[in-house]
Amino acid sequence: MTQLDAASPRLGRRRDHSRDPEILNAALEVLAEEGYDGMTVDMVAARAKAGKATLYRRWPSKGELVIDAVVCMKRGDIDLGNLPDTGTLRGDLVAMIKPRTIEESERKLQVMAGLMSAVARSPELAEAINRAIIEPRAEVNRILLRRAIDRGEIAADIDIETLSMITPSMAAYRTLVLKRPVDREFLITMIDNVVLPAVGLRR
Amino acid sequence: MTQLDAASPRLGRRRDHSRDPEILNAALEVLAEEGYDGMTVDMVAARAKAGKATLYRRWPSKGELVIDAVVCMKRGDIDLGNLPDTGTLRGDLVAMIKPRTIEESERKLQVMAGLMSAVARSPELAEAINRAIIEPRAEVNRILLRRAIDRGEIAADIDIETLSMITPSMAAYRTLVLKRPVDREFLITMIDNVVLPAVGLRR
DNA sequence: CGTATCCGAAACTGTTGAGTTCCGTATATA
DNA sequence: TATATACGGAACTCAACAGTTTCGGATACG
Repeated sequence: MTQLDAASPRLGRRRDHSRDPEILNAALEVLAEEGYDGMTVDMVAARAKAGKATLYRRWPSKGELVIDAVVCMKRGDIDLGNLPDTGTLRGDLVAMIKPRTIEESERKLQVMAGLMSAVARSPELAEAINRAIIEPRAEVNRILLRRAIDRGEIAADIDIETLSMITPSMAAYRTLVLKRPVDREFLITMIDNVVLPAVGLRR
Repeated sequence: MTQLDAASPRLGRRRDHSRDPEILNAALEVLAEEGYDGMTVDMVAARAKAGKATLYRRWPSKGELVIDAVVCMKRGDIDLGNLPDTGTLRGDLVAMIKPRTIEESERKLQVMAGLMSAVARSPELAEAINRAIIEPRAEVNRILLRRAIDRGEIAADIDIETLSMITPSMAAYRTLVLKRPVDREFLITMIDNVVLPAVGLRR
């Protein structure tokens, strides 16, 4: 981006944003560990090995930095265009449980825990969290449930909207409130003891 | 309590704690509105029409005050010894939905949202929250499910532990994350579209 | 009525952290 | 090599807040 910016050649090198990822990632780490109010800009700068002034050259305030960090967290988690297709609902749901996904998901929930109290004061932040953390997980379940309906595996009148939120909410509750790990065993239990029975499979 | 404290008559009137409820209640209100870090001791004092010094005469720190407020929040919500007994699981679950209960429950969740980020730094607080907010709700459901098993309404091998947490987690998620109201309609949907199907009733 | 005690209010202290400024250095361009 | 720019780092300002102290007034008790 640096040398391609022909629009203003006079300014020598323009701000290149090349260190944004490190900084935003450092912000997420501190957020997960300390929460929004426990996080200081100095902590983020130190962890990213950047000067505090550098952060303020890019973001006007701590709040904007945090929102940007949450927004940029989306990627790396789930590829919506390449979901498993095993032929059964259970197969699809279980196939979504990968160590990589679990790890990423737990990290997101930790960040969310840290942001919880700040959310009340910033609708913008609430929106960013919903878009980056909540919605993607529910969307996957919606798609898998819809496919199961299409192939006639489950009844067409089940409540997709509600059922697609069971796993995300139970996982959030488990991390935020119960402080217990969202591991493979937990997720399998949710699938076999709640979701599948609720759509009429098994039992 | 004042005049009954015969153990130390020499001290004139002892500290009587008569204003504790107002103060603790003010603390809960501010917590729900501002969160732990947004709450200042001055705010609590002002709302309780008390002097800040009075608060510090009773509690050694802001943290202790908050923990005490959460611990004393228990009462008023649910009477565990007097649960509805309608003869069916659905009847019992629906009978638990009372405006008073909903209101109290939503308030508790607001307080919890405000405490979320502070919880990470204080295991004592986490324990208090679990005892005062989380556990009571799950306990009710456990009892109702166990009774349904005893009367043969549902299978004996259902996962009580998991199923009793569905409504509390979905409610928490809805308040904390989705910022939508936990009303009667929502709770009925949870019962009819998730819990009952999952235990093998209906569908 | 005098005295002891607790109260609310307000002034005060010390610390922490957001946001700013400054400076010496590294780097890219020419 | 000379110049311009952004960088990391550190020192700074300023406001907010936890916790303390002080004081004048209310209230109970003898």
